[in-house]
Amino acid sequence: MKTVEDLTERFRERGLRVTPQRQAIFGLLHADASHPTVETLHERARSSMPTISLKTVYQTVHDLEAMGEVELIHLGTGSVRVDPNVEHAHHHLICTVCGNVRDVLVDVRDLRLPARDRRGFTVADVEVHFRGVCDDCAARQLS
Amino acid sequence: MKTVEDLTERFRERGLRVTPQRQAIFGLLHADASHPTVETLHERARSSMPTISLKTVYQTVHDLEAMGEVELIHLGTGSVRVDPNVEHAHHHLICTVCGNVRDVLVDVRDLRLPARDRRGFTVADVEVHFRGVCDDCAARQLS
DNA sequence: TTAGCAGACGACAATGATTGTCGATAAACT
DNA sequence: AGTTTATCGACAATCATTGTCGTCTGCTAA
Ligand SMILES: [Mn+2]
Ligand SMILES: [Mn+2]
Ligand SMILES: [Zn+2]
Ligand SMILES: [Zn+2]
Repeated sequence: MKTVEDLTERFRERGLRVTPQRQAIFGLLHADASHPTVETLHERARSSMPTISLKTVYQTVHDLEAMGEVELIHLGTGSVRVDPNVEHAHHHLICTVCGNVRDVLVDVRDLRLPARDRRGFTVADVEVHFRGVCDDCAARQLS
Repeated sequence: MKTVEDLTERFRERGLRVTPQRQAIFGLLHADASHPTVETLHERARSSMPTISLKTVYQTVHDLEAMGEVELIHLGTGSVRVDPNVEHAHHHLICTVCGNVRDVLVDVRDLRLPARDRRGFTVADVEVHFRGVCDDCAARQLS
């Protein structure tokens, strides 16, 4: 993900205003690999900016998504995850117990549908979800 | 998916009662490839049974899921889809405009993560979502 | 520098999907 | 037929997300 300065620039180019709230979110997302929910981002933002509203966080991540600077992904964990890693095509490993998400770099270029399977459709992209249980959760389940 | 008669039998074995509402749902799901939402199933059920409640449909699909007779899948379309095809491992092609879902039979047995990518995790299964636009929606977008 | 405005802010209410509650009812077993 | 007990369906509650709206504030042009 781009730096706070680069995103500030891009927002201005688009005619969007740059506010302290937005910059706080830019900073939280830069180089974050945790795939946070919007709610989680909001909690983190509040630790340095107690009055920022959840609505503002939603608005900003949607603006970032419209500009292609983040992806909002649905992994079946109940709420959307914010993924700032848009530079490298990748997939996800999801813990079905705690919801933690990790990037996997599996190359699925050859995962293309045979023509007969995609007739009637124009396929735009492929998403692979590996589901399992992380070691922490596996250990915790021995109780 | 099993027949209405087989499911009736399986429900009784489990100590679950078989009601006309449940049998109506069994009938709707048998050999249905449309991946309906619970709401859609409810609408269809109401055409022959006007008083059936949405709650009852949720309850029944959850019972079916617990018995392994259907899968409830999250495809990022806003609501859960009911998939009665549990006999054959398969994946999905999703129209991002209208939400229609189609089965694809791509064999991804060889889509295994290299050890370094799955350290710290026990991977249980893999789900592949092909996203695109169906021909109907593509045609409609020329307006 | 300042004025003016488009756009963002945050409080709050609304939505849509799903789940919980509970008295009335009906299936299954005797 | 009577008893037990799970299901039914009306209604309210919950959770994630979005809409409304009056106030406030970056940004820009004078
Ligand atoms: Mn990612
Ligand atoms: Mn399917
Ligand atoms: Zn975990
Ligand atoms: Zn479509």
